[in-house]
Amino acid sequence: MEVEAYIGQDDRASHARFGETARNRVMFGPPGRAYVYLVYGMYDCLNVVTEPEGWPAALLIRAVEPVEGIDAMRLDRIARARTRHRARCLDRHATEAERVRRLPAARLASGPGLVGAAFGLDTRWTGIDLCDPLSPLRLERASDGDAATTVLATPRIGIDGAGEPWTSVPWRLSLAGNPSVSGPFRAR
DNA sequence: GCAAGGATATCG
DNA sequence: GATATCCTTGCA
Repeated sequence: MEVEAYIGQDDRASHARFGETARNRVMFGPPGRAYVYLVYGMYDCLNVVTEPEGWPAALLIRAVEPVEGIDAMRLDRIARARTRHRARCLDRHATEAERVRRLPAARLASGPGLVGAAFGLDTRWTGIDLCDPLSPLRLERASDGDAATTVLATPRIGIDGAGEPWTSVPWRLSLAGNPSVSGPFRAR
């Protein structure tokens, strides 16, 4: 598990830094809702709105460790790769499919773009209530010992334009030694 | 190191 | 309306 916090309009790394817009509107609403946005034209990233209404904040889910639906995640990744490569190179898809088949389960959602892909999300999921037990996408209380794991706090990723102190505040939280964490501090 | 890819915020 | 940028990924 790996998350990053984006808190308030002052946070120069947050989508809320320009104030309320059509895209980030849900960040200004009540907490517990999903904010899904598209980055780099191809990756849908999942955020959880966190602070009370009027205070724009969200937690970017950068990585999760799949425990269910692993085969479905693989098949979906392969299917997506097929549509992506169809117009280009045909045997490109064969190598991509093989790579996904060999990928360890822990690496199927080890990055913000991969989390969105693993859950099959797109921007239309924005606004869904993640605290509703009946919601198809929801937060649930952990039943295992995750709470006892060491949590690492490090600077956030991919926000080099934000300036200080935003580029160095340790608002990226990850579980120490967890194989699904992206980038540095991944288990070896 | 860099290309892929599309929405978005900002500027003319 | 054009364009630089973007909370990324996987391969050269």
